[in-house]
Amino acid sequence: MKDTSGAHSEQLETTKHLHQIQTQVVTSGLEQSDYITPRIITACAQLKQMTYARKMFDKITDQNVVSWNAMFNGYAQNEFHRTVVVLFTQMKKLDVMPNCFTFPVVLKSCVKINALREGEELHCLVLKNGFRANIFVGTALIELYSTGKAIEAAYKVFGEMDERNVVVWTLMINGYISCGDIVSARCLFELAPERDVILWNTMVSGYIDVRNMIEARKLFDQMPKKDVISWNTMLSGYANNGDVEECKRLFEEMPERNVFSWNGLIGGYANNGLFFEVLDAFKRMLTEGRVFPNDATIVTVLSACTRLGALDFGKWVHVYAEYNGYKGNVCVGNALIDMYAKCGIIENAVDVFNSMDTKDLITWNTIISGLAMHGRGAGALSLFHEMKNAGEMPDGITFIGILCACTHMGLVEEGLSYFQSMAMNYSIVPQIEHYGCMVDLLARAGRLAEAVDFVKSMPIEADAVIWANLLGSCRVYKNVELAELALERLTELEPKNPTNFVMLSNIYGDLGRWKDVARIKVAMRDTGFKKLPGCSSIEVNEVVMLGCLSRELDRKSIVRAEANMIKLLPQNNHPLTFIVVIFSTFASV
DNA sequence: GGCATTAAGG
Repeated sequence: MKDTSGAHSEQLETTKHLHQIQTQVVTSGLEQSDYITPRIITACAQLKQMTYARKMFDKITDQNVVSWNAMFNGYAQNEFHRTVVVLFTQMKKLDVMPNCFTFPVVLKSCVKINALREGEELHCLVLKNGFRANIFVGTALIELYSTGKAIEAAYKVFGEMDERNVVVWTLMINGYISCGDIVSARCLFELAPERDVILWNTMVSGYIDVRNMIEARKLFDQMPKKDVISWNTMLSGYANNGDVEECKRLFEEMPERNVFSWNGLIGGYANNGLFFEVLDAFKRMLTEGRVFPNDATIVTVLSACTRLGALDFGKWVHVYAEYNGYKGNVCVGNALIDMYAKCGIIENAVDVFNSMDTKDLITWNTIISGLAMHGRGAGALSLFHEMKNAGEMPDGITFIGILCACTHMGLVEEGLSYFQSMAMNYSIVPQIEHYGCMVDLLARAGRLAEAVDFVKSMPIEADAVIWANLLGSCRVYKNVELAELALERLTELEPKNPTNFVMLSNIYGDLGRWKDVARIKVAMRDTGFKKLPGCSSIEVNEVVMLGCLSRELDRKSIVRAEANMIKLLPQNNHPLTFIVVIFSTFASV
């Protein structure tokens, strides 16, 4: 908070200075100066004052190419890439000749907005105006074609270049990597006349992308010189390929660590479900105090809190984040909304949502599904309309939240109509998840026969999740015939999952059909797989507890829960620390 | 000018 407002007043100060300079420029008659104007535009851009820059620019009667370039650069710096491309069209209309600085920046903006066609037009202009030999222009063209999946065109530009430096080689190799063609990438890598550390890192990262950790490691070990990015690339490579041990080892081994190293380790734990370790590593980071967390760290830690139900820790991170100026960060805000919603404090989630100045699609999706999950369907639906008024286009995930809201409120007809509007009004093709929501909507409202009809009419084959949910509703509404049908499908789809048998067995049990219960137990034994007790954790009085969703309590779970609690709160002497909460079978469903 | 981390769903 402090930092943000500090930066804000600083900016006001600078803007004031800019106005003073501007006044002087006007009074001294230098307004039309080819030398001064581009410099002022650049200054505005750095202050994120592009509207002001535009005003200045529009006042000039005869803009030269340098001023145009300053405008392109300014818009590009402030991420207004679409504007760059549009502005370039205007420049062409005015017959101003682009120079060698114009093409790279405009081409880069084309890359950013995926405007391959506009980029191709620029390529024609490059050839017409004789900038083909310029290495910066060539570089930008290679980038354009390799990100636009036109790798042959990129290679053509590469092949026709008079001189190629290591940057050009890197981009070309990276182009092959992003097309998934690691073999061609490697061939070029071997042919490159010069290999610096960035090129090596690119190649290592390419192997990691295709999950070839062996080859990545071989190259990593061969590198003549490693920088912190080389270590971080390898480290997060292991983390994302499930090898947490190796990731940890590299982390301890590396000569120098920055925030990416910590985020790699923390993210590695998070991706592999080791959420307690996420919190541990974060604490260690703060204790060591050499490297400060950034927004990515905060987001990952918050999502670990979410998964653990560690509300108090999450609250602490919230305070930490605000105190350190992450308040304006959209990702942090989104992670906070999700954390509060999933940890049961929907009011706090709503507060965070309302306090956010900038919201994105994920912000809306998170709060909508948060409200829906809390049974506040009406709130979810009204935010959906607010979202559209704010100009945010819903996507498939928005509709999952919406359909979930309808399900919780029993609004079957509304749900059906939202489902239809997806494709009709938003051109979103429903995915299996959406069909799943619809089956749920009907089934939970007790309209089981319609739910089954819906499954039969779906253009996609129903998956195990759909049948399992249907089976769940069959228990609620005591519909044995449909339950048997659902189990039949489920055993085809996932014959090894004992949970499904347990569900049907429970249904028989509810109806007192003990012979059938016994039959199912035998069938289940025949699969050879035993159902593990489901576990979840919840934080009570600053203690994260592990709850078992099963009446059977296995010793391993208790030991694991205790170990995790000690790790999480080593200084905690609270008597509740060692209590394991056992929910009865369906207490939390 | 080229290489690394983050948030949402049945």
